[in-house]
Amino acid sequence: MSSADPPNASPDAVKHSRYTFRQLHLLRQGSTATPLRAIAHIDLDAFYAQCEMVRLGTDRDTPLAVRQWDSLIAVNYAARPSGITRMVTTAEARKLCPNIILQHVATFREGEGGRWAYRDDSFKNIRTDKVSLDPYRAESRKILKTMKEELEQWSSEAVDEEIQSLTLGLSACLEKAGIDEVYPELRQNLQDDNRDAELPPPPTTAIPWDARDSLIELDKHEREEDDPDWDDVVMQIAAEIVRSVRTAVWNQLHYTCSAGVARNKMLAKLGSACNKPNAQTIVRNRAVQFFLNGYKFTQIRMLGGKLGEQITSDFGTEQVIDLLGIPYEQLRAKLDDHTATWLYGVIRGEDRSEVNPRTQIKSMLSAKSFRPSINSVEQAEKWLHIFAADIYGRLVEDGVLENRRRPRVITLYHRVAQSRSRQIPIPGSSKIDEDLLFELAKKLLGQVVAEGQAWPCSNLSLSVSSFEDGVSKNKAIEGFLVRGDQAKVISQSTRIREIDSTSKEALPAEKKRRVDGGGIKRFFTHSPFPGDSSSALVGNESPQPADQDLTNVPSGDFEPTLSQYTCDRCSKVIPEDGREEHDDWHFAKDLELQDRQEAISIQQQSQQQTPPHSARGISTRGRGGRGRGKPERGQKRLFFQ
DNA sequence: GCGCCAACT
DNA sequence: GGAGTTGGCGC
Repeated sequence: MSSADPPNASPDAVKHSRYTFRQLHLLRQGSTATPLRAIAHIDLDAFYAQCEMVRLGTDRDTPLAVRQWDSLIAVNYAARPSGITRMVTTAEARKLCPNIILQHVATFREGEGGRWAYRDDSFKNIRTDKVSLDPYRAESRKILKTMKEELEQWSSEAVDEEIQSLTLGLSACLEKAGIDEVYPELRQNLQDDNRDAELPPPPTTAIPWDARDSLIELDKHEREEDDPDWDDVVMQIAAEIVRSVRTAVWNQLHYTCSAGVARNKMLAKLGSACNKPNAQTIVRNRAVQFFLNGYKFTQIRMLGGKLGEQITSDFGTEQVIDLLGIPYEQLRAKLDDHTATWLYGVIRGEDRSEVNPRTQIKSMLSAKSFRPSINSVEQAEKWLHIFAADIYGRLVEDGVLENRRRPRVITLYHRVAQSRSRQIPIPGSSKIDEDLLFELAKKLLGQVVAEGQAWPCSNLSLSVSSFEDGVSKNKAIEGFLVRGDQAKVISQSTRIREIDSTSKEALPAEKKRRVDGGGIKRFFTHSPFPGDSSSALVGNESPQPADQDLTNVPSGDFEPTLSQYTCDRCSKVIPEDGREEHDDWHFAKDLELQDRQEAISIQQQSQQQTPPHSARGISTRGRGGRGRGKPERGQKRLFFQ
């Protein structure tokens, strides 16, 4: 908490914010360019270790590490004071901490198909077992779901996510979370000529930071006593949202995580690592340079590898602060233009990279390294069976059975001296199953062997990639086409994702708000402003006219309730109050697919006489459409209940 | 299409 | 540091 009582509240009433209406407007649009943007990076603490703690029901202060053969791949925070790190062997770990739990990862075993299991003897079976990370993927999905649900309490915007570390795009979310409801002075309708006017100062002289947040100290020439500006307000709201997400993950699933909140991804990421475990760190804009000065630039994203090494040798330092003294021209003398420009900005806290709004996996790989190497096709094919089973299982989770998604390419990697890879298309007409994957892998192996020098092989892996979306049932397209007017508009747009988010604008305003008594509201007494949130700050520069029309998508009979339902199209469990937007998502997807299928069928008809939907699509073959938690991969059910 | 790099546990 | 994954970029 900064000191509460400001010297003189406001003798100087003409003071302005450093920010303009335009910049606030950019925030609303999710622009990466506005200094009012806030990004959070949420990172699970020693994730694999926590998964095992939850699964085994051990408590916070029982030392535990996750073992893979004779090494450790994750060490929980209770074990770290003993000096245990990931670089320690299991024997050393036991010596350092006799009571540590060393839990081996789950494995697949030769001859047991695609079923992984936790086994007491897996560490002795490096020759026949293959590591499975499925349990962690499953936990990861649960956590992501919890985070999303919590964020939906704050906003109707889509959540952007990564897998184990989660970057949340909060800019639009923040705005929706109430900034222009709590601060009506920002709701002024603007003409073109005053978008560059300064904002009024925020109606406060101290930000109500949560005492549990770690605030990075301000830059040298900044003072805590100075009045805050809108960027500080935005950060505080972001911090509050992040805290609620972290709390939800803890309450519902018992995972702790750490978070960084800052104006961009790079700073948020660095911030999230500052106070681990289980804490959040705020890097205010006025604290950025002080924050970065203490770092080696090799800790900044993209500089951890060869590029960082090269820069270190070019300039004889690893310190950000030393690099700050080097003029741009000298950076450019050693680095290519793009890199020099990026580096110059990044050490000054500038990073405009976007949060990628993506959740779907792009490839799946199953791999094994051999020590000792293997020397025959027979040996290799045993592993191909395991790889095929592993990948197939994951494809099922991803919705191949329901034709939700399917990969188009399969690749075999093979290493003797150097690594090589061979890939072939997965025939679009075929049903993907374990056998097909195995047969394709075998064919690829055949190619590799035919080229010679295939043995001794030290590494083999199989992956599928180039996923495409499919449909599960037919009903949707016609059903949704009743909304014919919108259909015309949408089908002309090529960017489905924009449709996805803008269509949500039509949701009722009540849903977007959650201003509880304790948070922002306690400080500012203006009452919320229900209703037309869409008109407030939207200027004249809307870039996608087609999208604007989508705000007319009818919102139908929206019923606020806390219950959930299972989408009959994709089997996802959706909170009831997210039904509308979920349906809209399918609607947009269907149109996209329809367009594509039309294109394909036209193409096909002109080439040969193949009926458009003959081969694949639409079938719900298999276990009567039960999407998840199928008994044959049922071990999952036993753990993590 | 393939190789390479970076990141993470 | 090794093993197992994922994603992105460049040619």
